[in-house]
Amino acid sequence: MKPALEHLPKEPGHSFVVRNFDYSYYPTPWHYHPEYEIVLVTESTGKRFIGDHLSDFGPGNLAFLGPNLPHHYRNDDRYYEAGSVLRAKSIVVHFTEASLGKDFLELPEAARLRKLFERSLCGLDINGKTHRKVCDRLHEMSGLAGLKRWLCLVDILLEIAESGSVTAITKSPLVGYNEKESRRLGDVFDWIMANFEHDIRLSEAAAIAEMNENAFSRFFSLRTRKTFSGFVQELRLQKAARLLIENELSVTEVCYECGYNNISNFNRQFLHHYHMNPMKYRRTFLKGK
DNA sequence: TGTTACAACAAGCTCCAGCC
DNA sequence: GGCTGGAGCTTGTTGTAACA
Repeated sequence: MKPALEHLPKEPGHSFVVRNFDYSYYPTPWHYHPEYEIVLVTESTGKRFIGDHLSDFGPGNLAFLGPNLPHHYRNDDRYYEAGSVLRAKSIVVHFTEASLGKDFLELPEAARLRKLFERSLCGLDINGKTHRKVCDRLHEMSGLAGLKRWLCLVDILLEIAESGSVTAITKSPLVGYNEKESRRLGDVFDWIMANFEHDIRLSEAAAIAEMNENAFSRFFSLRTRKTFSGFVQELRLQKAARLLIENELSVTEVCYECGYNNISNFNRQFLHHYHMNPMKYRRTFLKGK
């Protein structure tokens, strides 16, 4: 899928951007940019698409994304309802290698940062003690200016580079291509997110993308490294797992709530994805509580 | 209520041609 | 050369029915 190219405007006197966002929901479509990005979700929940990766996010979710890695944070449906008082807040830092200074990365002392930047092409989740430290520094950074802000960025990068609590988000780098493709894919994502609980077809998605079915299938697989049906299934099974844990609905009810029309198919897919059937999944989770 | 086997069909893949 | 669409074949998904 191809995200839109997006830049945050720089502030005068700064070589990189720090923003505290506060929206009713995150408005940014599927997009990419040449800057590195550190993003901390401080309020709101939803699903995040990063490269070919799909998962839930919530407050505290912290990621470091390399340049041109396509991504999209989409809030839960309740954020889009009229009259919703929910807020979507985050702290976002955008910077380039040039923000660190000409030839900075050529220094022998910067070897770890060079390695970190290479790893960030797959996107990095930041956890453990590093997570707490980086969160604190990001909150602090918002109130800093000038060289202190710059030193804070370097400190954060060093903290991440030396951490053992950092994991790759995607298996291999995936970069954005052009704005037309990005918008096309973004439109399809939005449509899937709004409709995956119902019967949806590749042909409908192809129509939204204004493509022939074959071309769309190839395009979707190429850009997301997932088949269209595989992508929809992943969304449905993630919802099913959540319903099994959070509700007392029967497995059959969960099955229909998630867009499946057939309990046998649902069981089979669930077993394949989670390596256990829905009942066992629920029992395992409840026992662990 | 959940699981499994099987047949039908939709989706995916590959090759090729046409267009820009 | 790259992108798109058509055709045909393969593969995967789904629904039905039977059974535990």
